[in-house]
Amino acid sequence: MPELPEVETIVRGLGRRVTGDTITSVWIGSRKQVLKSTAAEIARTIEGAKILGVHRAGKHIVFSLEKDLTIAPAPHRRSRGRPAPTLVKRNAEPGETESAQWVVHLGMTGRMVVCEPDAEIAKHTHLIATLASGRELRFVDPRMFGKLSVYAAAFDPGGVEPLDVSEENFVALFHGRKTPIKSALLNQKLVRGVGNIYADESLFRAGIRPRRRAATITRQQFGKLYQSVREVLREAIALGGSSISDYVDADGEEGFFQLQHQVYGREGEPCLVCGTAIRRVVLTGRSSHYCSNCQK
DNA sequence: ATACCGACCTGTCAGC
DNA sequence: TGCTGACAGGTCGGTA
Repeated sequence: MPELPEVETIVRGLGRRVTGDTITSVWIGSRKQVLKSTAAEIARTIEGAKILGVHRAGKHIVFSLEKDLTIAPAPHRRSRGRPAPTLVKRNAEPGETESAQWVVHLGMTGRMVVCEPDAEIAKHTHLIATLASGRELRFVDPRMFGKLSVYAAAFDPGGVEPLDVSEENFVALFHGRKTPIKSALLNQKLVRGVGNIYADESLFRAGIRPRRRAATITRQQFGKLYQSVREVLREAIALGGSSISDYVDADGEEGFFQLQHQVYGREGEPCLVCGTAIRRVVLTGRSSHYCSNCQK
């Protein structure tokens, strides 16, 4: 469900709450669909690790971890059924540390929740990390399209950050591509973080139809698209993202950008600029919304 | 390369 | 009340 602005909002909330805290133990559920690394790898990596910070890479949440190898990990909590994987014993020099990254992708319906340990465990909870502060960090995902993974080296999902990339580099990504521009915008290996809502909204602002082939778009229009994507994402971040159905950030707050949607979810309603009924077409299996008058 | 499709999952809502 | 189908913010893999 979450795209760049929602993940950014969640990451900021998580950063405020868990930076500097330490994961003392972890429980991982049995649903393997949500695990990209094995449960043992995840447990081994994050148990006993201090959270140095939380950042976003595209739609991924990245926890930067550091483990002091000279401190023995806390005893595992075994009350939730699954025995914690055993940690590898190793001899470490005093003060020796190991850094790692814990990466969470929320898929369509994933949530990261920081709560008290006595808070009710939501259905579809797949991971519970107990923190030294006494709170818990939980991953909940009904549809299980989300993914949990750990990396020893810096995590890089590929693609460029739309809010960091220069206009020239942005435009160059699409050069000569015959694919519909919306498909290209959704391709995370090109631009990372743009999803269905913000692709539609950006294309509306840029006056470009979703099916338009990238190779037929002029340099000037690409300049407009570059600006539009960045404006839309920045405005959405400022409003805490878009809340549709059940999205909430790490503090349980809803975003408000959905009130600014010009085309997404507005099939049949009048275009806010010209009054033409907004159309919905299916492109690569995704609903695409546009104004046939404002977008060419 | 690209484009289209189904698959992966559960939940919700509209319509009958 | 309950069934059915469509649809949902994402991504991957197969096939032409």
